[in-house]
Amino acid sequence: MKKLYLKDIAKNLNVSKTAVSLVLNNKGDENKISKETQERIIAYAKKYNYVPNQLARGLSRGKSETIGLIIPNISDTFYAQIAGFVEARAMEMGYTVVFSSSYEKPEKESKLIQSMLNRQVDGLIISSTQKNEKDILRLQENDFPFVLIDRHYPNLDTNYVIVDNFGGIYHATKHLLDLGRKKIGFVTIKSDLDAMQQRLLGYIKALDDHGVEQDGRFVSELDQKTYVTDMAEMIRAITTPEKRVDALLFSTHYLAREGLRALNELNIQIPDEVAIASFSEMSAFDLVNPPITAVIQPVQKIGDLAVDILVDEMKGDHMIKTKDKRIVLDTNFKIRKSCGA
Amino acid sequence: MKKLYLKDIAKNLNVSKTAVSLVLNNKGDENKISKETQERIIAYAKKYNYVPNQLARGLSRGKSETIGLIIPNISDTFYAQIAGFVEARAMEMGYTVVFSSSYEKPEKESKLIQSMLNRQVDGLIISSTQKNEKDILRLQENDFPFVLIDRHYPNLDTNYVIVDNFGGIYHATKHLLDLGRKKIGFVTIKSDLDAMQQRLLGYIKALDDHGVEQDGRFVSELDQKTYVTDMAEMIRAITTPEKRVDALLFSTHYLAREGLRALNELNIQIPDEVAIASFSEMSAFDLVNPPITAVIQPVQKIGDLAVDILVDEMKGDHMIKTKDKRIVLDTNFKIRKSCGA
DNA sequence: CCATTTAACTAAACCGGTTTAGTTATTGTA
DNA sequence: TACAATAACTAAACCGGTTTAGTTAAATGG
Repeated sequence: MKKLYLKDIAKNLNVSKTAVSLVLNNKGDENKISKETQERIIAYAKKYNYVPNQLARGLSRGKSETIGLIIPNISDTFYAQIAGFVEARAMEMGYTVVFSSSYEKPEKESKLIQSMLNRQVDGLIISSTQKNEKDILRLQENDFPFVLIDRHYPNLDTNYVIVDNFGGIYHATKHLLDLGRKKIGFVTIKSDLDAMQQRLLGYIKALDDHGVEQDGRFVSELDQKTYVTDMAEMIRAITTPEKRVDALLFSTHYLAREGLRALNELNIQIPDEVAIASFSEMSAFDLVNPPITAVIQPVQKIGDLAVDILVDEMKGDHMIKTKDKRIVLDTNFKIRKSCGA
Repeated sequence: MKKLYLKDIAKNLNVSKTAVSLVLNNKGDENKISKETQERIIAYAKKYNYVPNQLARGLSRGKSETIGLIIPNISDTFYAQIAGFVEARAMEMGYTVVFSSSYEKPEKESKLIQSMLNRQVDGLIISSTQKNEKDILRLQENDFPFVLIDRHYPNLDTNYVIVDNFGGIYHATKHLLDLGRKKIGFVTIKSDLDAMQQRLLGYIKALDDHGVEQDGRFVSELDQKTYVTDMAEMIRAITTPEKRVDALLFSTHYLAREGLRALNELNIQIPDEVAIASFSEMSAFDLVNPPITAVIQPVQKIGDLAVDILVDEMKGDHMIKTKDKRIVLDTNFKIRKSCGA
């Protein structure tokens, strides 16, 4: 079964490649190809199941109908979910998705962007390490369509779809305060990511607004690489009788997971001794012991909107560029047993 | 900043496109391009950061350096993990990965295969719905490189990388029996997947080998679409005083998750009243209440091997095809509290 | 009835690379 | 000294589509 090419159809129907190409691209009418010829071509193509070579088409059209997705880590449930929605939406719109994980390494991210551009993707969706301003700027200077998700560059004017990190954590903190917790610790990852900064700020603002003084606050920043092992020690340190916290907020889901593990190992009762809550969740947070209260991110919306904005951008005349789209989505708050509500 | 093309380099250095192409593809020596010219070309390309258009290169070479990954669902942690390893390994080998989810629909899978072929992927890694024999056969007839993962077609001679489903569940069942459980229920999904059949068979064989009679067995097959809601009722039914099971084996991780949820809601003590274990796990199985004993699949090995075999296949001369590679990987067994060990 | 349109089509250039089949000048050999 | 071999290149075809700029014959218009 050998492959059927445009020229084969042309030859077999005694018409030109041009005619076949035009008709199969729905440009038959505007190019005055007779109804009859159009039908012959379409029938033949359907009968022998003709499908164009996308590389050839991409090369001559200057576009590949492909979008690139660069995320920190596809194995992380949060990004895996986003990837799922991005792919589904992209497919609806006729695009294929190529993806790669940057593993939080700016140089890797930089290489991936370059490599995807070589592959002629028509647009990019990036959840950046946020240490790659120059690549992002370059994309922008070249009017290359892209959308940042989950993480954005606060001082750059780009399209983005992020969540209200500040508001989400503010809500969670307030909730703990309202339940009477006075000494709330905040466990986060050492990171320059704006999202992480915002979460920290939201926590602080909530404490300030409720008049919680300096000694009611404990911020622990763990190292990305060693947090799993460091967690237990850190928790032990802030649960000593002197500076005992009565609640812990985790800035992200995997920290909450390890925190829970450590608390359980230390036999600290949740929520009686220490209440906990997490920003972002994992699929089993409702089944762990105890179920964890969490700020929930609208993953589907992030994925769908990113694609919608990008497609818009890719279709749009680059010269008459519509203004950047910046979207900050609200989070949800799911109350479970771990906060003692 | 306009893009630099091969012909620009040629023009600026007063050499032919041919020379530039050959040199940049490391074919300078064998084509007797002088050392000096080679150096000039390489220096220029590096200086102005030349990168070839992959569509053009792909079109003329007849290959795209891209591999397609088709899985049931990228949002599922098992497949997300595999995707991560596949992508990482593929990148090491110089390949880009495009992926799509089939959501267990054979027609969707069929379309995806076709669409990826149009995009000129050089090879495919497929976790099939296993209801698509004709597409798989077609790939095979055309000597198109592909590897099946996680699910294979038992009656087709293809490359595959799967796990020992039978052995894994046999081990788990035996473990429960050895702990003194006599009435072990098996909860699975209504499915023709060979993997699922093997798990059922492994369970039955283990019971047979240990002389457990008919009334010590309960197999419940839930519907893929409604298992979440059906789970509670089913569990209630098999925990009635008359046919009370003292252990439950779940054929896959999401069933175990829902099963645990249902058991907890019904206030059935695990493992005292009913011990449970799962085939395949999720990242929080060690944190749920109680932690779940599980058969663990070697996700990294699956991903790595699939890529290795595929790359081999893609490089290999199709005419001198090496024999199919069929790999059945051993599972691990992680004992936690839920089985009462 | 001749000049213009228009309908219906096509040849050839093009996209940006790779590759085949030469070409030219120099060196080696009989 | 003539002829083959070799070194160092290049022109042009090719990959499989899309698109521009025509061409031809019939229909319309003044």
